[in-house]
Amino acid sequence: MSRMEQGAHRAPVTLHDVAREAGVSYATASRALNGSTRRVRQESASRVRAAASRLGYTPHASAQAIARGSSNTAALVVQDVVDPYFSSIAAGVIEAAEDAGLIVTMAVADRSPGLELQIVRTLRGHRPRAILIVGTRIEGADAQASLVQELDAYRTAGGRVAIVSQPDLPFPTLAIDNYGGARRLARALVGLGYRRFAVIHGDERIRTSLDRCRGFADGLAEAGIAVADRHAIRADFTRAGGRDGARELAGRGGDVEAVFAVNDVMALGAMSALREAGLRPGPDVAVAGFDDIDDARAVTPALTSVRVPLRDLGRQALEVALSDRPVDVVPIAVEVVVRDSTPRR
Amino acid sequence: MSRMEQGAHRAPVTLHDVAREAGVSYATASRALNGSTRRVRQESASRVRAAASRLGYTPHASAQAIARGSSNTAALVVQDVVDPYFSSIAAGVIEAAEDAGLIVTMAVADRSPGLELQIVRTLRGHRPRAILIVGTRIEGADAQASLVQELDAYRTAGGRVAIVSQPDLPFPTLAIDNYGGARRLARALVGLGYRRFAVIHGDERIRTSLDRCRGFADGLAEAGIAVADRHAIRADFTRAGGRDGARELAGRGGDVEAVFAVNDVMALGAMSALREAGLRPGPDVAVAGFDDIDDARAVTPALTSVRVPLRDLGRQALEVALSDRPVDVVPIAVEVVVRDSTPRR
DNA sequence: TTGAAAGCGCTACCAG
DNA sequence: CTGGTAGCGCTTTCAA
Repeated sequence: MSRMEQGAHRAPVTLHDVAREAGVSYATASRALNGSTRRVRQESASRVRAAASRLGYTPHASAQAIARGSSNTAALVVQDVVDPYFSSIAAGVIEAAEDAGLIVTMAVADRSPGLELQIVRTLRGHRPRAILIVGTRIEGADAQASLVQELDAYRTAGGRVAIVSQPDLPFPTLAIDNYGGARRLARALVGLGYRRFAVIHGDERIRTSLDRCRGFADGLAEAGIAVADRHAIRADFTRAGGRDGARELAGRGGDVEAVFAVNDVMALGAMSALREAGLRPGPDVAVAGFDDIDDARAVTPALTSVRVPLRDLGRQALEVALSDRPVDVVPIAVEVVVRDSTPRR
Repeated sequence: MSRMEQGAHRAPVTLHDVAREAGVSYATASRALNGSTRRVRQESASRVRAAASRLGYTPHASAQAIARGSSNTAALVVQDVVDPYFSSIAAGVIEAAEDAGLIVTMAVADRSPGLELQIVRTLRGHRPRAILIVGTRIEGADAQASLVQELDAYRTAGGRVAIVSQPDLPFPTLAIDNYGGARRLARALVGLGYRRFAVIHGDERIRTSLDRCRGFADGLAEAGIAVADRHAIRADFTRAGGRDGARELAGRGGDVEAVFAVNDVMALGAMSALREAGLRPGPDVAVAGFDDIDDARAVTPALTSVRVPLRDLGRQALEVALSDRPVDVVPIAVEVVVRDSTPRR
């Protein structure tokens, strides 16, 4: 057989075929294969199973969904699959889904609220057991309002929703302690002897970025330290953004001792830029990030960061959504992790 | 309304409701909303659409799938979502799916052939338009054979299949030129003046790893160079693996001028380990990888690699699967990209 | 324990 | 152009 043959050949085998092959009724076949607990004789059951495997039968998930009134999928919306922040969370969601016997449908909103809305609409059509939304920005209220409306309609029809890290939506939310983590990070850095800081942050409409900035600033303020305006740089929320931000920083001069990038990928980008500029990350300029993605530990010098249990967060998101217990906000604790990129000074 | 309310409330709105609300028949409503091209009067159509949006109606994808006999999903199996190799390909698949009006269901096989088989079985149940499998290892023939059988049954029932980078399965395959790329990389490095090499590779049952090793070895052989046994190190196919491999290498001593890691994440890990050992990647020991993930460009020194158009590969995989044109193997060309991690010597 | 049959929400064919 | 209606593949009463 050639690998090229792509046309439809035989008609797909249905439960009907299996029943006939096994010599039992349609209903019995159904019960034996997928029905609730043993209400069918051992022997019939095994005959049916044998027939099914002989024929290569796979239950038609859509048919089951429609007959049962509920599907076995969970829907996940992320902003970017390649970014380890999102993909780590996705990994957790997929893991949990597998445990729950669900398969996940995944869509990428590309940080566009408009696209996100459209995606949710499409996803809704599949009547997933739950819709999980990870990290949208806070944005022009229109798309936001429509999104809420859409999700609300979904939930009214029995759907479950959970949101990760977007604290202002009226749905169960897993809220990462962005503010507190950044604040404690600031304290830790001050404790290590740093006094002159720069911050590389994202668009201020990105709530996550904003919260981390504020937390950091407040943490410094406790020690009477402030970040000079020219040392607060706005950049893309990506690795390239971090690199550009640090380049700009290097260009502006001023004796910065430590730079805080509001997430790890930006921090990693910043480290690269510093090196390009002839500065050793760590010894010459300290660098800290946020999220504690896998790479943070793997890079040299290892990156000081704030650990967010991303994978577990993904798991929890699904569990929370599926849970019958009423849930409002699930606070996600974070933890400062000091590594070599911020040596004692 | 509290964000906590998760119980089912109203019955989901169906096409029936929309029809009634719009004062037209069921059939007309169907045509107006999803049917083929304008066979319905303008006015009725807009009335129906208005009713639909007023009621918050979303067509039930499963019902549509079952009635039409074909779903609007594509299934994707990867080995690991967090690894940028896979997530970049996934990004391409999702992009293409969006263009084709499909949503993608994604599962993670965790580099386990057994799990992969089970996943394909489950996925099959959703009757996706296509099943895409990315990068399984060549392994004990049993799981492999079952997988082929499963996919074959799927295809017999009209499903489409495409495989990325696993050249021995009887399905349309996107074959990355692992051998050729590595071979040309070797030549390039020799051209830059390197003579003493080490290789960090993965399990030899991973075909990709094997092909890259062979290509590299053959490329060196052209210049009469060989890699000493103690300079060929086997490690995990991950960043941590690369780091461990390089540590071991550093421990073994011997004056290695350049190390080739069979993929970029391993190479990045190796760079870290070298730095830990007090060696500067680039000036002291050259490092090269394979894949050209985003990080390869972003890191410092930028990593010499072999560019694989991952995202585009993902796009193509879906297109190939969906195509009616018979396809056998689609060769994916790769390109050596020399950067600062392998300076002229 | 089993079979018959009534749906599930939607599409598509067949008459009007 | 529109309305009726027969399925699509499966689950789940209801009787037997």
